[in-house]
Amino acid sequence: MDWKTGQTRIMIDPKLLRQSAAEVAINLAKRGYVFDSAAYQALDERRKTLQVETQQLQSERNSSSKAIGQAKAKGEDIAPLLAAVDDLGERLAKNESALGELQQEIADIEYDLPNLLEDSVPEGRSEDDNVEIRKWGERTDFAFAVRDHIEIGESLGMLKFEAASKISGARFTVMNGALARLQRALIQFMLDTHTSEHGYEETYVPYLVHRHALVGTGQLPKFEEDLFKTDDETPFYLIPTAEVPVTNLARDTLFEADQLPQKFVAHTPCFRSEAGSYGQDTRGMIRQHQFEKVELVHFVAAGQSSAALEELTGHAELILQRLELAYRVVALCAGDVGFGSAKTYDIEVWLPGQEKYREISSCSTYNDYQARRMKARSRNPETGKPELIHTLNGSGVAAGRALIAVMENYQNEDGSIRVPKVLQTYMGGLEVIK
RNA sequence: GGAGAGGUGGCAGAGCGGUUGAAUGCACUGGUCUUGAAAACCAGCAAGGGUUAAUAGCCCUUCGUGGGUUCAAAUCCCACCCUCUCCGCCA
Repeated sequence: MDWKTGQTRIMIDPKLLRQSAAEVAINLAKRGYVFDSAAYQALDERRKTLQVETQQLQSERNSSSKAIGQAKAKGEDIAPLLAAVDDLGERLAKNESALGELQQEIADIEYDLPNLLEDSVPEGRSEDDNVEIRKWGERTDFAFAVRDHIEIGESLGMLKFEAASKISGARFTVMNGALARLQRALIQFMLDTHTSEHGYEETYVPYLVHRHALVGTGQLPKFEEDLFKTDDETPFYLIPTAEVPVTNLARDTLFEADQLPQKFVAHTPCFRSEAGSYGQDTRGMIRQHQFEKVELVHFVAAGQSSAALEELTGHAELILQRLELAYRVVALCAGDVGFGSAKTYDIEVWLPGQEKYREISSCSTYNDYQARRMKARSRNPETGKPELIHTLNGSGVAAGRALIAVMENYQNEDGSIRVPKVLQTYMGGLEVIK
């Protein structure tokens, strides 16, 4: 917290933290996060004392200065007044810097706090404890030996990992011809569906962002190692998801009540360093440094976010339904919910090549966590006072993984791929890729 | 890349060392007037923090961000970020 402005950059309501530190600790413990509420409160007590003292000195300085100004205006001798404030500045500076240090100490703790979980988040420590909410569609049944997307793509000559590694090393892909077009078709289909049927506004955003944008959405300061950045003096970061630029559209904004909700959809590439995921999904297109994604973002008034999360998740699901891909929706358990999220649904699509459901979308409500960091507010029509908005986002859906799902689920015995009905118009009427 | 101008309340826009947290206009809220509405007129109207039972008072902080000068900074100095104009280069 910045003591001068009182502005906090943490994600949990600072008042709640001070008044109900123990309750906060209980909530965070569900994630497996240990928050020493007693130590925090002790620090905060010291802060209060010091702050009152400092403000008292500031008040003295202000009234003295005012008196000097008035005396000067009347042409009186100000020398005795100046003498009276002689050491005030020094005492004040001392107090201010002590308070600043203490505030920094508190801020370091606050920065490290993940968001509060909603009550409906299931308990659990790892992804094994996630709870399946619903399933849709039949897993594809094959009368022949199933191939994974790598085999299918390489034998078609349209998916080239070696070519990519010559240029950029591991975790990149080169695609050609109908397969490259199929990914574009998926993206177009998703954008069209969300804009024309779900009321989203299509948005084009920068792929390079400044640091503060990432602090706003919560990737920073904690997850620096997951991101690519330039080595400029003021570096640009490559976006790990469109969530970052799109959500930051609400930064420093005070919405009028009738301007909400707002829904945006954007297609962007996403760049992730995938540090710490060595050995995971090293083959194929599942986990890349660069992938395409269509992202959905909602800005809603406080109190509307639970309904919005269900709505947003449904929008992502419809894409898979139209593509006739089997999937399931799981509620992430407390230990698996992301740092800034209050509640998350993952949508997992059936991949025959892996004989597994794999994540293709992650839909989260952040409640006021991101809004607090971004200073995104709306005017409460009843009180006339600004209050933090709620932000949500979800993939609708990840295009690279959707491409894998189509390749594997729509494969034929001869190695060709049928084009899903809803994509054929985007493929110039093509029905089979061979 | 070079040269200049600028960043002030929800918005527009004054102020350029001292009763300025900030003129004015728009928007918004309440009132007068009106059958109702509009117009006109009157009044109110920034945010965050501390203290507190309090959304009452009182106090602190905030004029892009961070430093500095000063008894005193929106106003002066430095750095950075951002915006605009012109020149160069370029898809």
